[in-house]
Amino acid sequence: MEDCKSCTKPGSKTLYRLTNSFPYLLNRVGVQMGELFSRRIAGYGVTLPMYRVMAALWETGDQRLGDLAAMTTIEISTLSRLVGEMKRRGLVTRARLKDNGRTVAINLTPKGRTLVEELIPIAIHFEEVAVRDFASKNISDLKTILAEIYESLKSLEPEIEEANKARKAAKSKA
Amino acid sequence: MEDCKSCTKPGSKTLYRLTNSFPYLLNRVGVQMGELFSRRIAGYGVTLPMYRVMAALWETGDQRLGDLAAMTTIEISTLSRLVGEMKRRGLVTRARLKDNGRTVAINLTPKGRTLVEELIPIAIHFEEVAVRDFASKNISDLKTILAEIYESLKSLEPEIEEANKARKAAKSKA
DNA sequence: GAACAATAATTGCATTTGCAAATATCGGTC
DNA sequence: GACCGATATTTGCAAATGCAATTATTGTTC
Repeated sequence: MEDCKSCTKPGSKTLYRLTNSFPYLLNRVGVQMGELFSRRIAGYGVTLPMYRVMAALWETGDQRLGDLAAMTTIEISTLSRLVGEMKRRGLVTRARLKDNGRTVAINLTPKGRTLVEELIPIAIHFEEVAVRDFASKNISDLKTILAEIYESLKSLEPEIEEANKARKAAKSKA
Repeated sequence: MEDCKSCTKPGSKTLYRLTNSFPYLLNRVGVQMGELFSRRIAGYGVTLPMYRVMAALWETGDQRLGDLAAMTTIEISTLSRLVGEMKRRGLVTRARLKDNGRTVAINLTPKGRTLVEELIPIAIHFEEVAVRDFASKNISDLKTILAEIYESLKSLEPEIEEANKARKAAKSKA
């Protein structure tokens, strides 16, 4: 077998193709799914972040802004402005709580609810197309796998902080 | 079984949880992977888009800007500016071709090559952590599945254009 | 009940990105 | 060899985003 000039370290055989690594692939596929879905729903006047907010509200009922930020993993300052825009479009309500004026409650309007329900068939269709070819392949539940991967990724967070701290320390010494 | 108030249409049982749909999950997992990886490599002075560019160059050698845009699916105007920044940081070279002054050739510098090779173990580690629990589960090749899903997604593109066109037409009539 | 810490949301600001328009170069045609 | 369409890249501009600072409200302590 011939060495691959680009993918080797000196003296070794082909090692690893970064663009075929699992992290790279998973990221690309996930981002691409988001972009396609985004384009598909654009005609409904909804962006992907708006869709995510509506989906969360649809499933859980009204939420405080901070909780909504946690559920959707949308940064709270971004979400604050996004909800403002969604309110302007009549998709959600936003109101300070009477018993605690610090917090703001967000809820779907009937219009928002109707809209998100219109989008369900699209999600189902995308799901169908994406995993169509695995129905026959005994991949029992790819969704479960993804959910588990999402959990696994959490164990990387402390590692990342530590690694960055270590690198910073090493650098400041140099 | 009790109805789920949030997840039903009137009169029906629990239908579908958008946040547990395959498109939603795949997107979230993929984006999260990217964010974590991005944070992990930040200490090396590299952003995720820069990493993607370096990975592509590392595997294929020098490229014209347009080809690099196609390979990485980074919009060419974004890539143009990104490469400018990477050149300033000494990671890549950028030079107009002598035989065709329209095109620009991008290449890794030794510094860029060294840097991307430093990041390989991180990618391997992330891969390890993410799929650790499936080694025992007879999921022979999750990467292949993802690559196939990426291909499946392509079939959505013409649909999307058509659906948007149809919606536009319906709206202008109304 | 005034002062101060804690919690929740918003705003300011700089960066990144995508689309569209502008620029630069090439290849062919008369 | 000047003109024109095609190709390749860059630039202008507006929108989205994250972090940090600010504002608003509540709870606690003396």
